Amino acid sequence: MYRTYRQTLFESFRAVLLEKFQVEIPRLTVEEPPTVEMGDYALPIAFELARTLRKAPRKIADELVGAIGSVPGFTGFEVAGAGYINCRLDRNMAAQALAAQMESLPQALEFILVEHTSINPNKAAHVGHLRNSILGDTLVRMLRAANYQVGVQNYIDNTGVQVADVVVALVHLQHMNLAGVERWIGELAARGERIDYACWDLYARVSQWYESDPEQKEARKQLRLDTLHALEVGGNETAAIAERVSTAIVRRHLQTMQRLGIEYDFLPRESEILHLHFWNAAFALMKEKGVLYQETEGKNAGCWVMRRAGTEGADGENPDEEAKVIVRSNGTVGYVGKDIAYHLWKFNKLGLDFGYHLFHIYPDGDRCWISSEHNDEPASGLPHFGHADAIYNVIDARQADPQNNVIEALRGMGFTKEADNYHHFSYEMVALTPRCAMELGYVISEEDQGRAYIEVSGRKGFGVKADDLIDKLIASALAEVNARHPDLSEDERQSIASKIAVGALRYYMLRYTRNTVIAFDFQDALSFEGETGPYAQYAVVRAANIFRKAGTTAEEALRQLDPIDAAAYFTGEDGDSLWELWLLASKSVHVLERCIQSTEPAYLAKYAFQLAQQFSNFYHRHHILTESDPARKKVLLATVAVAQRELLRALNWMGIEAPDVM
RNA sequence: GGGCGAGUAGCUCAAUCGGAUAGAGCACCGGCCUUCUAAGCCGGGGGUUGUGGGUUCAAUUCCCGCCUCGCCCA
Repeated sequence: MYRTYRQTLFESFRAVLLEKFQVEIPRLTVEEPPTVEMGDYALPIAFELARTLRKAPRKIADELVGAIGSVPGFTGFEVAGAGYINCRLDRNMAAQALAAQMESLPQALEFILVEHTSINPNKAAHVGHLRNSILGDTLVRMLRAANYQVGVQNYIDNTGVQVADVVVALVHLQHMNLAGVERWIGELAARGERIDYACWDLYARVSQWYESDPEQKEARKQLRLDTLHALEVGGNETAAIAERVSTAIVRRHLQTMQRLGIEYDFLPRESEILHLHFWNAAFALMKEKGVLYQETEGKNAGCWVMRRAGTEGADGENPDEEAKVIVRSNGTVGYVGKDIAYHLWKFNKLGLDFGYHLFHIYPDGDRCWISSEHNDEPASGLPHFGHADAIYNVIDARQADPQNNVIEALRGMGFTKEADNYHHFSYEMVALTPRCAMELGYVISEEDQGRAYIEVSGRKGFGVKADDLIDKLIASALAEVNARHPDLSEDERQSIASKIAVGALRYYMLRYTRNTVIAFDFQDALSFEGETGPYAQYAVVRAANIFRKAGTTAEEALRQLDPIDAAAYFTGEDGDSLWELWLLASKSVHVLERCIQSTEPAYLAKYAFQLAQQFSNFYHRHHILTESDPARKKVLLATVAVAQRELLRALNWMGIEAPDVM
């Protein structure tokens, strides 16, 4: 309701400003008064107009308040401080409206592609990947809640150097051929071991092996390049090994993410981008549009290059030494070139499509497709993803440069709208505190011990694996659940512990704003108290307990408010505090909209916490079941219902479920 | 060398397009379990927002210089 009344304010004040001062405002700055007694919205508009109108803010505010008349839903407007206009809602009317229906956003028409996770399929997922996936999945949930059509992609770099490294380890350190790899995978499965964990160690070993013998160093690097080349070309045993191993690891990543409620619609792979010749089409298009040219002199002679964003470019005499090399002089295409082709596909500008193969069906029936050189039988209902109106790429801040290169390439080709709707959803990395690293048994140098955090490194095998962390969270939650609810069945306790673990982890990853480096520490991540997911879940459970003991439901409690004039219960000091909870509960959709506009899910996390906190305060302040005034009891029960409903919505947008008991 | 980000309470973080008394959590101190679950609530201490200037009714927020740290690029 908060958002709806905010629009009403905007319309009313826009009309008055136009009529009285002949001023057109594009938007209305809306703030919150310091306390709820002072009002529900605060407008600093008089300050903003003071200069142009050459009048004291206080005087402008007085005139506006005098002219505004009555606004539906509002009981009054007051000038406060040096010129704020404080606006009061009709509390009973707003509460009735909130009880009667959930606020929602208007239907959107755009199709949005969100890409997240995109872990190299050569090792287990770690905490850094968790931040990516949780941010991405939350964005998806928020966009869907805002009525957008959303496709979720997880890009698989299955022909890259990281996969090549694991293949080198298997073939040259473990001396396996394809049959040997098949056997090895079977043995791992039989022992119940995770292949992504096994490859985590292999990857660290081979990275060390490249460097370990100075005499062999060149030969080993060459081996690595040859392996990479074999993967890119395909149709050989080396590529078959890579395909077998990387696909098994992708399945593991899907399982890990499914534990957190994260699903994908499509897994586009680099191998198809190569084999379906996306680059050739992009190359032709880029030459045609004039963003690529072949350098004839200087250090980049013979390369196909593109002007780098923010630079002058070639001046006609000297070569543009700052230009980005897209095709090297030996004819090989760099990462950015392939990425440009891929993004032309996303916006339906390439004229080519992937083949689609059904890869996985989730328990809820949702389908996950993977790219293929050939389509499945059309009877299975083939999807189509490459027609985005807007895209969000959830990629860490270190990749800002290459992302901007792709955006500028699109812009340079005249795809201005597409470039504008290309969002690099950037976030800072997850690092480990030195204490955490030492707890894990890593040797940390004196110098590193003095740092606030240490960057994780897959190459060094340095990091916290996602499944280990989830296991640890579940174990910790389960110990607590066992102590509190020994009467429940094993399955029930396990299910509760799992929800608490997911709540704790997802909240932890969302509570930091995107450009904050998270210094990961088990103590913080395993906390279930204070500003955490379980704190918010606990508030939901307490609300549920009240309805259970009262012998009613949240829905019924909301219906029971209708015949009551609640105005009397919203007056005085007690009434203010009650109203404050209603007001906060009414802001969920406004917060959702703000999160999407600013691509910042942390606001939602903060909101859910504040709502839970205010509910907990209310819970201690009012004992509902023993309330003797029947009308007041109904108002209190409706308060619980609204707070619980909006808290559940906010948690749901973050992918956090509340257990029935905890 | 260039680009991006950061510096706020003992610690970890917030602070909407520049707005009223800079807020939370953790930690610490003191209260509250015979009540709808204490994974909770109430109260307390704790700040020259890295630093020096500038812009204005108003600066943690915008501009310039400097210091420190991180990341990316050559």
